[in-house]
Amino acid sequence: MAIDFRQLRYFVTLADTLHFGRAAALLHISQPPLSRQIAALEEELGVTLFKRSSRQVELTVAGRHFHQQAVRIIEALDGAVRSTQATERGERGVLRIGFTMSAAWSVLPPLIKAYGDGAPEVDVQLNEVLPRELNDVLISGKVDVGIAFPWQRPAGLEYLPIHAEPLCAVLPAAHPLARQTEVAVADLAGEPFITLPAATAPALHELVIGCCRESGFEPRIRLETHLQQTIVNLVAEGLGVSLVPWSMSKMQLPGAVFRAISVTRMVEQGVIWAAGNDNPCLPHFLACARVFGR
Amino acid sequence: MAIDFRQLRYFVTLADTLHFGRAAALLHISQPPLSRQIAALEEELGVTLFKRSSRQVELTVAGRHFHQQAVRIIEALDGAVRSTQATERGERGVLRIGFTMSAAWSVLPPLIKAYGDGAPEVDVQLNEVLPRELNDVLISGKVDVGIAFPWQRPAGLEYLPIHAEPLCAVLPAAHPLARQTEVAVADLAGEPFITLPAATAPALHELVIGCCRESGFEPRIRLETHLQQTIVNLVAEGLGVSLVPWSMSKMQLPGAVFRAISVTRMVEQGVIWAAGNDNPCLPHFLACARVFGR
DNA sequence: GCCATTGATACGGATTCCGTATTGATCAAG
DNA sequence: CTTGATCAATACGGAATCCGTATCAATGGC
Repeated sequence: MAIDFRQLRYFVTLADTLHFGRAAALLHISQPPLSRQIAALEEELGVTLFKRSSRQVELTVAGRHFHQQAVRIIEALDGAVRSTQATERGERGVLRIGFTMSAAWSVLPPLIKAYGDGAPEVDVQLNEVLPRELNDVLISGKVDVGIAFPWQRPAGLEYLPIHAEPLCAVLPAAHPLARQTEVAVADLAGEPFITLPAATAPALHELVIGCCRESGFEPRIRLETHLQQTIVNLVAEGLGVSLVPWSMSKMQLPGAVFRAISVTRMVEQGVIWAAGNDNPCLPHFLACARVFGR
Repeated sequence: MAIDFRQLRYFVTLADTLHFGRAAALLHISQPPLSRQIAALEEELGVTLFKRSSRQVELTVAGRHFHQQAVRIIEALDGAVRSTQATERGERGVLRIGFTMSAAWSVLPPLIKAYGDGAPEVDVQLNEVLPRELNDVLISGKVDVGIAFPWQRPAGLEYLPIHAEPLCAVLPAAHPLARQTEVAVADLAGEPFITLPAATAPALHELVIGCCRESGFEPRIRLETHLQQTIVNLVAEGLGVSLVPWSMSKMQLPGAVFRAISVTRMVEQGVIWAAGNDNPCLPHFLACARVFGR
């Protein structure tokens, strides 16, 4: 099949004008090549597309049908070119984001909104991952970019911090310490702690434990749960205390109060991506993150 | 835009094999032209489609997208070629048939079925027309072929008879003549007649009137109606008698009986078409009609 | 460090394709 | 009936394109 896009364009123009001379002028060629290309097209198709007399040209029934098809195909090519160029510019495509729950409570929503406003044609796929899984899914390419509190960044992964917030204490409302506006971490010694498991959220776990140790005590861990929301819920039920990122205070529960603590411990959120990731959507997303970080 | 179908096919093959040498072999060309065409395609698109090292080739994200599009476009061209060829062979398309009520009661159903079985892809559009309108809609091209009892065939219209049936009498069941198996037309003299208007069905009207006149009487026309079914209905109600094509006896009404008449008057049904009609579906339909006529 | 593999480049020959000029057919006007 | 105008098809020469052979350059395995 040696049919050429040029022949399709010639054919469509001729079918629209039904005049070899005028069609050739529209195509910026002379009339003989148009005659020849149309003849070649008919030859290759094995179908007579035009009924010609030396006085007038008209489409056959098959020609009318081929006209519709040719227009469709030319438009499909045009659309394919445009969308492919848009894909390379990162204006369309798929961007898979892996995020942790702590990110979901802080930077994720505004960052996604800022990016989505600037790249409305991109299909943003959000996948929650456990903090310890993030590096793996980035390296294996299951997601393009992660938003999390980073932990043990292996070679090949890039990192850009965009947000930091202090750790704060979350206490049952009825707890005596809840009357203070700021809590000394040392005063939490002996309190039952509710924490995230080290295996799932190593960075946050270590930050909390380290914070306690530097205040001179080893926290007594009463409960472990995978979700920070659950920590706050359990605190509200009076089952213990915890140290959580300040953004968790967005949870408004009658039984739980959030208090600043005596030492500043920052929980950092940033974007993490594989250096070799060639998703064209990524640069724009990183640019958004960079802007967002200031 | 000088993109060529050849470039699309080269691209798809390369995207499938990810190896210039093997792709070139599959395409029955040598490797250099493949490299050049791919480079030209990337140049025209302004998009890098492959990430090449001298050891391995892989698609970029934009290249994967263009691959899908290219496959779609190539398939669309292939489908367009096939369907255009089928259109010229008359295997698909639209065939508009204008038929009269008398045809609908006799030849239309089996003829449409025979044609439709042999050309299942053709969209057969059935339009009822009044007998006097048929020639006009054929000449103006509103329908491709007519099925009717022909009347005053003008130049440019072709005709092929396919069916003939005798005229018969339709009488109220209680009528004295209904006791006979055959009715002498002359015996109907004086009976109130129900006929089709001459203006709408000139051929049938003239056949009925002529039949009476040759039997020596001028029929007394009591009622005129556009539909033969209505004639039979009115006869069943005892409002009069009529002469109708034998196929009308398919109407089983308790109050009406059909009887052979003493003279043979044939009602002919045939197909009529404009000599210049170039609908490729027409020849096959006419062939069906010819077979059907025997 | 050598060699095999693989994609890109150089160059010559063949093909394709375009444009100018011309032909042939048809229709309208005198 | 003849002549001229119009329009698509054909003839032909020159230019551009494209392919294939040969070669180069880069990479990775042994």
